[in-house]
Amino acid sequence: MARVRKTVTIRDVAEDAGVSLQTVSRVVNGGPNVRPQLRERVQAAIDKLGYVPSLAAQRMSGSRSYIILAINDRERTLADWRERIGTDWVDQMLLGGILTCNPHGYRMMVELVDTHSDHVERELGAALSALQPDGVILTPPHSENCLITQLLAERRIPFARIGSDAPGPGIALTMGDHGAAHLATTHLAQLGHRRIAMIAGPDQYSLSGWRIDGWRRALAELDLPDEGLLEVGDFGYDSGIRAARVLLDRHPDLTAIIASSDQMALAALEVARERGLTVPDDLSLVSFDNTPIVRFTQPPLTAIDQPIAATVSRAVEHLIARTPNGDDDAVIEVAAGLVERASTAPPPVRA
Amino acid sequence: MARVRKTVTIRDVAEDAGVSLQTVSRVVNGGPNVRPQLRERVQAAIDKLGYVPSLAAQRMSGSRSYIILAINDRERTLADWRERIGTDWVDQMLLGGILTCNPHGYRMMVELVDTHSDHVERELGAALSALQPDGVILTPPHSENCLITQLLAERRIPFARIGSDAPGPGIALTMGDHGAAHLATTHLAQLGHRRIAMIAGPDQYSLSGWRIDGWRRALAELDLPDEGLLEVGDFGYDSGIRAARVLLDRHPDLTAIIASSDQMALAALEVARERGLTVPDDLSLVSFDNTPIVRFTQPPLTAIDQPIAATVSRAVEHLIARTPNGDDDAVIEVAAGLVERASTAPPPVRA
DNA sequence: ACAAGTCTTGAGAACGCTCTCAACATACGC
DNA sequence: GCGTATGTTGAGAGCGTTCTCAAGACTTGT
Repeated sequence: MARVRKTVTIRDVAEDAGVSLQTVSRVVNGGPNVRPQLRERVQAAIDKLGYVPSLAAQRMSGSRSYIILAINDRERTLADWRERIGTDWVDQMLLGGILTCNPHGYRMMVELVDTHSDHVERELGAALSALQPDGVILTPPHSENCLITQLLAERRIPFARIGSDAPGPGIALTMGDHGAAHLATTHLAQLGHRRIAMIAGPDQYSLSGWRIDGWRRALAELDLPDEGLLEVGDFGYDSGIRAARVLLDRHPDLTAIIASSDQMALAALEVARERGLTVPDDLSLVSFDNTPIVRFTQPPLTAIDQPIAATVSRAVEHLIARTPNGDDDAVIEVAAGLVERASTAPPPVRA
Repeated sequence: MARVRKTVTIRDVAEDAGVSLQTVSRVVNGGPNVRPQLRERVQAAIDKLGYVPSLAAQRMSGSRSYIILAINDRERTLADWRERIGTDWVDQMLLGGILTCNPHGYRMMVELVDTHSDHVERELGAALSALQPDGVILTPPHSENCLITQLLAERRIPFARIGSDAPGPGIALTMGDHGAAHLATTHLAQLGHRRIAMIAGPDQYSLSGWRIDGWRRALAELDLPDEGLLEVGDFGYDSGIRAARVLLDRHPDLTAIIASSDQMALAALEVARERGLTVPDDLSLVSFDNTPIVRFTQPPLTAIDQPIAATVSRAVEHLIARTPNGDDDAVIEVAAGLVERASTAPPPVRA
């Protein structure tokens, strides 16, 4: 019969080391003003007994909760998940978050919240009350939802908005959408493409606009046309199919498409296939996101790598380091890179 | 200037409703023996003030922590994540878990733990002490790690082992690996295949053995040979390349391969390509896992769908419903299904 | 109508930790 | 050598909840 181990509390450590609770607490939290010799003795007791403070108790005593809460859009996440397309955002947030949180003794939790519901406040409020996180990370489209940012500001919970560049309350982090679109466009132009179309994301997302701007500016700099080369989708596969068809119908001389999401890029790939166009010989394709699925298509897609994990990591660092009242409304940009694969090549030579 | 909202505590509710804390607590937890009229009044106060109990405080007062902890293998998870292959296990666990936890007021947290390290106990012990979860879900290869199961048993924390059928302490849940392999083999045989090879997973995973058994039994039932048709990989891409090459070298008349992971199946697909074999015309392919990446390959792969989310969901249900001392060492099987896509077809007609 | 039960409510302790504040020890300046 | 700053330690309250237990209100059976 296995011995039942009782939970080790700070009291046990204090007794073992022959000091007060307070001293142990100071050692655990790296507090100042403890004689090295004593600190050592207490540390030895901690190690010996395998003491780890209870998060709940720490939270209770008015200090931090050591929890960072990441908010994702429930609707989109569940849709992607049910269709088994992969929930890359959640993935990247969770892992990027965990890897940055854990070394600091923090934990990352994921919460799915409906954006469009009229009871966002209640839903999020309940999570905040229950968990009392030390920081919250918002992802699009929540990042620019005033109801949410106000709620967080009211409750004085530090938060980070990913995919927003508004200097409002909370830290803003963008993933260099403008530069990324510019980069993708330039990459295609350097290969020799003249007609470079874009399938953009929906208006509600600020980053959709930034990407359009980047694409348009790159074209302007190169004296290339953009007329009729823009179609708007909703990031989903079906919208990509429609957009790609419209673009190819309208511009038979089109040789390159930038899609604002992997799913829309896969759709464009499918449209190319149905029209007998070979990628990349007849049509070059660049996608945004670089989720796992674009590595294994035929051909593998050149993609803008959305540095979600790195961005979340930065966000976590800021939230953890944040002083209680330091309303540092920073705007941080994490640059996205281009991963070249086999879907981009020089355009075909016209007869 | 936004009004700063103070946290609403059970005391505020009690005051507002003109009752004691205890009564509010009873209402919140659906306790018995509260006059309907009073219950209603308290509930009204709760709704009015938007009261939600603090998880930390609930935990402190000796009751549940409302946290379910899911343990994943750090090494494998991070490898898949860094290579951007996708961390499907984590994904599925998290979402399957969240969807089942949240309606019950529970939260799901993910912890990455190194299996091979000799300080598993310390690492996991720290997480358990800090979080004090009400239940733990173990995934392979942790599910059969005695150090871990013992630690959990000692601490009297209910846990579920996914991918283990040992009746030991804790609930065991399998995903019908035997039946799934049998199903895949039968599917191929029905298409007309006679030489059906298998690329298995490593020995350390029980499920590798179960899959081999299922495959072998199906072959035996159909009077088909299995000799020299088994190769062992480590679930990774490279091992799949090697195994597929060996199999095709050894058996030029091979027409079908079952791979014990999506990555190994993708590798087999690549080997087929490098040898000029068309899938599925020359070679049929069935993979295990059905992660997002096999939906978008050329051709999309027929796959055994690992019902990870459903299994985690079952596990969570059991852990939540579990009576404090009810050592129900159940063994539950969640069946896997076959998703037919374009990588399986009748074998080529031999000249 | 009375004893014995059941239902309903509340008071107070307890959970494990950190906070504030006070006490004592040591160092420093003149 | 004395007063004052600074360093070091501990005592006690408090965080928000649920637990145990007791008290009062209401049934029920005889």
